[in-house]
Amino acid sequence: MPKTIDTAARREEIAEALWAVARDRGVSAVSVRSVAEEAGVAVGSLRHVFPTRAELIQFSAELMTRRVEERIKAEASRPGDEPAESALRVLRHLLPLTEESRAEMEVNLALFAEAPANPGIRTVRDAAYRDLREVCRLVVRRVRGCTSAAFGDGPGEDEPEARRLHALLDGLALHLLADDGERADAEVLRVLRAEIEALAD
Amino acid sequence: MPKTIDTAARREEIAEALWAVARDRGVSAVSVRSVAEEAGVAVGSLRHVFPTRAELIQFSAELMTRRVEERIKAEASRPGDEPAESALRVLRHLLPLTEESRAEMEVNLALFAEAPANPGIRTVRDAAYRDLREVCRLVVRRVRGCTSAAFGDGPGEDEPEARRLHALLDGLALHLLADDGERADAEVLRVLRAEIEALAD
DNA sequence: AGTGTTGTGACACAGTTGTGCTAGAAAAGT
DNA sequence: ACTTTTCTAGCACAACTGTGTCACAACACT
Repeated sequence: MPKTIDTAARREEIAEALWAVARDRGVSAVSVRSVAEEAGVAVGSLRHVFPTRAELIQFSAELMTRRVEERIKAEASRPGDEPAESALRVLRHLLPLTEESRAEMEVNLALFAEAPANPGIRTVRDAAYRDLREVCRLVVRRVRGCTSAAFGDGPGEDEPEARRLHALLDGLALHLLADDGERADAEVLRVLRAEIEALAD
Repeated sequence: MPKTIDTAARREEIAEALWAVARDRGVSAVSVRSVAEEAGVAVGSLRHVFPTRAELIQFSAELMTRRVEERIKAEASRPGDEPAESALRVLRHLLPLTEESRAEMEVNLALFAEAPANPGIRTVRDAAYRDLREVCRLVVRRVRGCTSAAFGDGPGEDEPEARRLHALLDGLALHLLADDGERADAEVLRVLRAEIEALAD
């Protein structure tokens, strides 16, 4: 048997190269060639792992949401101190507050925007949407003391609050992209903190 | 003097063609040629009015925000009945609830996402951001009874509430793009109504 | 009717795009 | 050492991109 590379790892490297291209030169600059160059591989090698452009794009989008999800899950499963504080710590990870997560968010938005035209992206987006809503549900229940329906993951009676938190979160994230600077960061965090405190009644 | 066409009108027609292309085939399908064909004019004619692609894109973005702004202004200047009801009526116009405004929002988002790479779009986006924030400020003051600082348009003490309303609004709009259907529409409106009522204390 | 400006449409050109194809390099098995 | 399969790297092609150029049609004026 011949030489074998770690296909999964290679795919992730290339996906990260795609993010870099999208971040630095805009989504419209994402092409098989530009991504391959950024990743430091030949186009042929890239196409060995992603036979077609659509697969490349879709995988990159999937990986992005998966990374965010892992980050959230890791933070959420930490030993819970005060619920409100813990909630804020979790939700912070969904805001573009660092240079890295800012770039991430920009790519995320760009892919999101491309969804109407790309069915593959669309399913990724929809899954991410549902997952984030679920995170919001959990946070809402946790903050509200909430022994209610302890593990019914379905859309319980906290649904309006979850929807609201979800929307607020995405809205704040969006605004941090347009309105950068430390002042905006601080104000956004204040709004988020207030929302969580209001949730606890 | 030779034949003269209504340049302004022609530009708007072409911009609308751009929206249609972006909506139906995605932003990546927007090219001088595709837009010209959609508008039913020759590339040369298009380029007579938009010498370069960048100008075409930028104008289309500007026109979009201008249209929304006009719609809002028209609604806001209607004789004010109950403040809360009036506020809801105004803010509805910022949500993609109709097929038309949904397409509008999709294009808006796509252009928004392209901003990091395109300085021209960026200034349009920033202006739209500021304007919408101002609308939110006015709504907040109006709903809160609010004789306070009657015409200070600066960021008064209601700033956190305005920022929050603004974020919530954009978040809800974003979600309506991913989560269509009448149920989502109704729930989003409920969340918005609740926010306005909470604002009035 | 003539004239000069404005709008139109076509062509060309250099660059980029995605993808098909193929020849060779690399390495794990015998 | 040989074979076999994976991987790499490049070429080629047709389609598309933005833009420069230019001849011509259309029309408002004198």
